[in-house]
Amino acid sequence: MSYHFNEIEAKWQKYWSENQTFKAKNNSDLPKFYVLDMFPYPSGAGLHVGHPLGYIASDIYARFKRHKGFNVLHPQGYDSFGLPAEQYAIQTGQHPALTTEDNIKRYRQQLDQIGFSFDWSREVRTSEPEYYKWTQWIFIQLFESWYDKNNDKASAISELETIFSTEGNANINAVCDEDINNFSADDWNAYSSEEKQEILLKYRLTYLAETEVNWCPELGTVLANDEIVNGVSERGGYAVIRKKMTQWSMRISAYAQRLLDDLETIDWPQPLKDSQTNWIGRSKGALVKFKIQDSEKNIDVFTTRPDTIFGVSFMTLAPEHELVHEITTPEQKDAVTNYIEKSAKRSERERMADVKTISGVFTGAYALHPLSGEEIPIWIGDYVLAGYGTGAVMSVPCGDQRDYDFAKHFGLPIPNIFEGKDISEEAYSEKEGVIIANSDFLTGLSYKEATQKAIEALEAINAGKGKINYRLRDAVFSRQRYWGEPFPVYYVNGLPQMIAEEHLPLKLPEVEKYLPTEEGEPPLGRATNWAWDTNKNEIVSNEMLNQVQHDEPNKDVTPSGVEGSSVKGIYPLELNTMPGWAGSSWYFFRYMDADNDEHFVSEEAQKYWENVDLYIGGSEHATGHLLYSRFWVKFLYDRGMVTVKEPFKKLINQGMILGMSAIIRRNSEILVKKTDGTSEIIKNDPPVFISERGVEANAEFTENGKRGTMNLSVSEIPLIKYEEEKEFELREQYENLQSTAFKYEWLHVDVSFVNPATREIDLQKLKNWQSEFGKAKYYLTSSGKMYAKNEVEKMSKSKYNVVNPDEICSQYGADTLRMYEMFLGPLEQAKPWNTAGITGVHSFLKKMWKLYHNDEVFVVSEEKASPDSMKTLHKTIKKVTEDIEEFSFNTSVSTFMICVNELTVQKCDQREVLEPLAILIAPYAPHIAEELWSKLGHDSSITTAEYPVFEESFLVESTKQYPISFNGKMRFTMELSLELGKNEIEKAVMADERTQKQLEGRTPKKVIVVPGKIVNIVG
RNA sequence: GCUCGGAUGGUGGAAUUGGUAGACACGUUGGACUUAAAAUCCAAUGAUCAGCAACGGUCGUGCGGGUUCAAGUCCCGCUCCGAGUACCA
Repeated sequence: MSYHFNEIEAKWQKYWSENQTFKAKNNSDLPKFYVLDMFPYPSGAGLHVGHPLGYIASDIYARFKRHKGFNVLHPQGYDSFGLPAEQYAIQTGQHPALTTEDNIKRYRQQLDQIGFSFDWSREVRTSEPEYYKWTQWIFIQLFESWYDKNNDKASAISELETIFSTEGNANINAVCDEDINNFSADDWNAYSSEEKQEILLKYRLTYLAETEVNWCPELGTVLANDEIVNGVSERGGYAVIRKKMTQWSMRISAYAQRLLDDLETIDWPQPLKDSQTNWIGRSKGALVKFKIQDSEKNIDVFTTRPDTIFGVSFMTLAPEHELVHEITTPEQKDAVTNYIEKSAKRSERERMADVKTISGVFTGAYALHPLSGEEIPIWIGDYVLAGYGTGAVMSVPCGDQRDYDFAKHFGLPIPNIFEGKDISEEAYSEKEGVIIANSDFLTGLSYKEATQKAIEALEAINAGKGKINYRLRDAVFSRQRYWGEPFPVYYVNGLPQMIAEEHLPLKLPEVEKYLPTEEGEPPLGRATNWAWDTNKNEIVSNEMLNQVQHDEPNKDVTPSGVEGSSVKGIYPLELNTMPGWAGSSWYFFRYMDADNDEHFVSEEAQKYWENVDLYIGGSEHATGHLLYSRFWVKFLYDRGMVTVKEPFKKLINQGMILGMSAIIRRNSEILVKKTDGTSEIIKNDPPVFISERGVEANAEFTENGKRGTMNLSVSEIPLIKYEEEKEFELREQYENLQSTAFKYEWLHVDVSFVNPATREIDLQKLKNWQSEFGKAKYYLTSSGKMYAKNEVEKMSKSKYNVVNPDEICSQYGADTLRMYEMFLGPLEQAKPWNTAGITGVHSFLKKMWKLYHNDEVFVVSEEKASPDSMKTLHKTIKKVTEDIEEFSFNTSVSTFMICVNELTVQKCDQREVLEPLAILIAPYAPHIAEELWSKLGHDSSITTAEYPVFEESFLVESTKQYPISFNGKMRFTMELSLELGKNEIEKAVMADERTQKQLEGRTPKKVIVVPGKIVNIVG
């Protein structure tokens, strides 16, 4: 009976599904274990071989834990809101929900065929109203909370109101907006309800605020940084300006320190912790207040070097700084306004890229040095970022290279305040080993002492204080998109009100197009039914908005607006939707209790499962999902909604599986410069494709394991040939042509057209493939061939390099795929996909199958196994168990191979060995293991079979092959009893004739004997 | 620039944490079976020198030093590659 993997795999997949083998119970006497994968975004391209890598690893672990007697929760779901479905909807008009549904079906089918042990009864989809109801609910909880710095936790906003009404805000120590004035209880009580709401909004953990965004007026939309090229929109080339827009934000900055501190409590890879640490970017320094001359106003700056305060020779503000207009003198007004306009036109990215150009302008105003009282000119410069610190710096040119460059450029003074340091060429920015000079009372002090003294001095005159600053900014939570969670928010007189919990979910409305409106509103602005009726508590038609008169609607609104709002009417709903990370920031709780429609997770279920014990996913989420999730969990913990402070106890990053893509060069534009100074762009239509070969004269390649070189003569360089011919042609056309410049671009083509060894393209297939390639002209090598460039990169539909697991499953089976993906190399490492070694893994499984069969018939003997076989088995148990616990799956696959090879040689057919072996391999190759298990006479699944226990006694050896080395070089081995002591070993070794031969009569200087390990003779 | 990670045969990768470098697999070569192919099995396979023979010699883990009886592994100084991040005051 040979190994019919297709039948076996289909049979057991059906069995698992029918028997709900992997359904987890929410109560059990067994200890719990929660294994989770980062849930996928169901893209149209389907699952490629890179996706399952992490899933296979976590599945092995989950199955291992079941054998070890744990109640395992191993769920899966879909992060189903997102941009690709929306883009597709814009192009085709198809509703994203339908596309998403189709994609999910395909994903599920692909996942099922790999044999994962997911508990599908707990599946979640972030785009389902039953799910996003709770995302909206959490949003409301954030809105209903503020951050109390005294207790260092989030608290209910109602508490804050109580405090305000009894003692004002004098004693409040909160993380909040900066522009809050002090008020007393009487003030508060006298405020109108609208004023109260405005104030409270500045304290809430999710709040509306003006945020600077990249706005494209022509397209009527906000653009992300990467959608802007050279200051214009990538699509259409329209101007992009930085603009302030009102957006929902999350006050994640309140949690900066806790997010940093608690990294120590979780078992995550160090690089990932490092990148979160850098992202949070804590820096210690001081806030210093500079008085503006002839003004009541101050400029606050943040500095990490208060010790250099006497080195300040000017100040620089970000162009967006709020005081700029106010302080600018009339003479400088034009220059300043000009500069601000110019810098507003530059995108943030452009500004960052262009670090070398120094620009700035003097405001005409002066500040007063808080300690010396000197006049300090105030400049603006775009090297100062509005978003970091206070958007203003005290410039110390001798100690900071940027300040130094700025000072040099504009001829500002560069006073030296460092003892014995040369600053004639560049700033001296080292902190250690400096002695401060020319600095009044700081002179002669070290960096450390001076820093402390300076802060004390500033605090004494109320001109500054020690401060810790974080790079982490509050997260913008609004997106001008359709396919996302609607905010449960309506507006009364411009102030946001929450829809009460019992009326959730607020379902996404239908729209006729998924584009922004002509007025520049987000797609939800197109919805005709998108107004909230507070009488009926339901969505009504927008038309109703105009029909209902609101008589002083703000008058009686309760501050929070959630419960008992007495203002009844029809109000507009929020038009933005939530970002992609909303739904993924809490989904791990939902799996614990996926069908609960009373709570986002029940208290019992959460207390039982706590949090995720093992989380596997890509490191690209280091500063996104993994940070936001931690933030939300901490918030939920503060408000008593969950009992854990962290979502994921242990995290493993699986490396990406890369694909080989083929790219070819084409020329579509030529810039023609003419002698009269004008120029013209010629469009090459159809474009011309130029073979890549010939750039290097000798190209190395590997073919069937053999290396070779390919020699190409210069005459074969098609690029030069093309340019020469084309230029000749153009000279005939243009009499006044001066020079030509060819613009090339690289295009991805289907990898299956390219011979991986020679990189030669099958030109006929290419031409038949897409109309563009059919119409194009080709410049081939002199041998008439077209070559592509190979590149190893991320698998993606647009690069035509996606390898689906489906073919592998049908050709070799899921068990082979699972083991092969593990065998490829260490889990964390990125590696290119290649199927070269897959036959090795497949024949291993066939070989293992044969161990249990004799001439096509299943045979196991009940006799006692040989000591050799028992030793092989127990060696394997030991190694595989250790490997799983260390997530070293590639080496455990090798161990299985060694084990089967040895047992085959031993002709082992005893149940005593073969039954435990089936359990050992079950996590890796569950289908074949189930089949063998049932043939071994078991009528239930192998899933919960007890994991074999390693027994040292089978491995005990009496002798060892000692390596005998001379001066550290191993010359031969000797079999010696392990019972021998040092001296006896030395005696035996010295007595051996081979030793004497090596020594050639010399007497060894020293003999090192490490019993059980090695003998080294030094001579 | 800064932070982190890496470099081992023709290839993917092992190496008990300082103790026989190259496990396991692919590929390649030779052989067996077969009319033939596929499949399967057996043997060889780091480079190099020598040779009738072998438990032969030399070199060998990116480069240069060092510590040690012993270094892929530890220390110092580089080179190259990859990832993240960046005018962060």
